[in-house]
Order: sequence, then C-alpha cells, then structure tokens
Amino acid sequence: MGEKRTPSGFLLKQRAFLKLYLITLTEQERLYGLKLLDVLRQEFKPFGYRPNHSEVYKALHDLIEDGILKQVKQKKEGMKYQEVVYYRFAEGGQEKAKLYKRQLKAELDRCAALIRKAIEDNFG
Amino acid sequence: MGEKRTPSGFLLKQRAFLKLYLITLTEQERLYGLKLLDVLRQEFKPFGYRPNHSEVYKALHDLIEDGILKQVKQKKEGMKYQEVVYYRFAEGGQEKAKLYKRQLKAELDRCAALIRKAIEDNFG
DNA sequence: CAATGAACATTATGTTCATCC
DNA sequence: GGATGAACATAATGTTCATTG
Repeated sequence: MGEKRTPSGFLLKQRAFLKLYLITLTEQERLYGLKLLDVLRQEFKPFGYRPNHSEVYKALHDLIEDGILKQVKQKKEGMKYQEVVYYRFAEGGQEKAKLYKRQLKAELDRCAALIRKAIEDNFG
Repeated sequence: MGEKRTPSGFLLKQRAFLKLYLITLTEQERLYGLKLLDVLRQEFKPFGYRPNHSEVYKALHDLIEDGILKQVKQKKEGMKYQEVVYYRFAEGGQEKAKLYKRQLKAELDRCAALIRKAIEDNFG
C-alpha cells in the first residue's frame, strides 16, 4: 500500500508547461478554452507537440484552484447565445502568477541545462 | 473502453533518456545495474534529477528487448561469490544502437528548441 | 455543432517486496 | 547487505462521453 510519491526530478510536466503559457496568454489577450487550445496547437505545431483539450482545461482549472485565474462567462463575440468561459486574473492573482512564473523560469532553465548536458555527454 | 494512445509529443520520456545514457555508458565502461545507477545519480545530482533503480533496470531490459544489449553474468571484481550482471552489445546491437542514438539526438534537439521557445515566449 | 467538463482508460514512473548470493 | 527483478501503487495524461446553449 503506497504512500506519497517523490518525483525523481526529471523534466518538467506538461501540465506545468501549459499553465505557464496560459498565464502569459491571459496577460495578453482574452481567450476562452478551445481558442487557447487552437493558439497553442498552432504555436507548437512546428515542434511536433499537439496538446489535447483536456490537458488545457485541467491546466486552467488548476490555475483557478491556485487562486491565479478566475472565470468570466460571457457571450462569444458576435454570437447572441453561445456563452463561453473567458479567463482573467483573480484578486491577488497577478502576484501569484508572477511567483509561479519565476519558479517555472528556474525549472525551464534546469531542463534546458539537463538536455544540453545529455547532448554533450552522448554526442559531444 | 480505450484503445491505443497517441502521444501528444511533449518532452521526451525518462525511459528513453536513460536508454540513451546506458548505451553510451556501455560504449565506454563495463558496469552493472546498480553501479550504472550510481554513476547516473552522480552525473545528474547538480541538476536535481535522481533516477531510481527500477527505472534503470527497466531501461536496461528495454534495450535487451530492442536487441541492442545483452547480459553478461560475471563475478564482481575481487568478489568471489557475488555475481552481477554486466552489459555489452548484442550481435548487431551496435548498429541498432547507432540508429537509436540518431533518433534520440533529433528528439533532444526538438526538446531543446521547445524549451528555448517557452523561455522566449514567456520571459522574452 | 462548438464549448465545457467529467468520467474513464492507459501509460509512465515511483515504492515495496522477494530472492539470491 | 548488495544486487536483481517483479509486483504493486500512484501520478500524469490521453480518449470518450454527457450536457448545454
């Protein structure tokens, strides 16, 4: 009967990666779930990475639980009836977002270094 | 009732990463499981990555199934009775290893680019 | 049918147990 | 106790289904 698991500290998880992007996108434009998915897929297409809709929704829900984002249900542009869920920063969310991004920056740097090392060690 | 899963193409998996290192280490020195684990932990310690013994064994077993490595059971240096499992290339394994490494090189480059992009997009 | 979300399924990986010198 | 491996358990994430407008 297992207890909590301690991560081995390999590369960062997809969820965290998406949360980072979703914060940054929220700083920039007002978008809703599936649109965010579209944008991300476009961005990552040249890199062979195609996130799925569930991961994006879970990342968004995570950010809400973290107190970083909040939902704003609104009629879709132009549409009369289609209501979609936009996101903006929660009260105090900006600060928490800044903190999260700082952590992720360190994490990305770490991963970059690990990968660089692997390239050197195995192909240098 | 789920079918096969298609990977989203995010970062490379720990297993593949370890297999790459185990091939390279096999090219260099003759080591057995737990020693390989030691070496890897030492290497990655500064990067906050600490693989566990099961992952290393599974990676080695994978490489055997791939026809890349084979086991050589031998008495441990100096020890009279302690028998350990060393690894060397299987027949034709060198070629397959070369192929695998080529794939992993591409994969590592892709991951490096993805991470670099994330740093630019979110902190640039 | 687009959008959201939950339920469900599987894979990746971490932890514990068994066995053998 | 070191070494190997399998069994077991959980976490991460992909796929399908339900609901709503």
